[in-house]
Amino acid sequence: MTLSSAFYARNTTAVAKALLGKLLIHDSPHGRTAGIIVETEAYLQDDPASHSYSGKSKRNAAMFGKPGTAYVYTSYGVHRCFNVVTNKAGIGEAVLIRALEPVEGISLMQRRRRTKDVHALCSGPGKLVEAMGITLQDNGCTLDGKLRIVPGRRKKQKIIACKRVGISKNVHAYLRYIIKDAAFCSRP
DNA sequence: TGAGTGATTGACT
DNA sequence: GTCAATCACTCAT
Repeated sequence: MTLSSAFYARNTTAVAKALLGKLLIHDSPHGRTAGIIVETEAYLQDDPASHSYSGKSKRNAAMFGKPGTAYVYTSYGVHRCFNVVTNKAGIGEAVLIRALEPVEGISLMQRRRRTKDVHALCSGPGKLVEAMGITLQDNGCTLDGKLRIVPGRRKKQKIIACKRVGISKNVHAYLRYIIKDAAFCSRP
């Protein structure tokens, strides 16, 4: 079962924390890959570091779409990042999925990523997109089809909020969330 | 119409 | 630790 739209329609920081421990699944023609979300970041509409800060554009239009849809964008011309759109339609907010713990389809991930190092498969936003086989075609798709998020089986998890990384604006905001002791987070 | 910038990664020193 | 790769967007001519 997938998460309801009410799950995503809350404020973005709450969704960012709630997504930790959930299972991201992608059924591709090559097989299924899945991983537990261990690291997220919240991007708010009034946040200078967010793509939606300076209004809607062709690139970030999906961010303003319905909650529970995917926002995939190209970064640095080379990599892609995967976000989950949150809050109400028309509000440009989303949660960036930064890292996963691989649980299914690991051999397929290894082929896609061209490495056998399990820790290198999904320990970063660009990496997990490639490992999961997510493409720009998935931009704007709802997360209840081939690509979906389901409740995880992880029982206990300690969540840590910390400063975001890799950005130059509003770096002091504590909008990055990780599961404590997760071995798959994107930066030490 | 053109320069500047970035929610990154991987290869190299 | 440093740096290039390379695309979509923004901002300035």
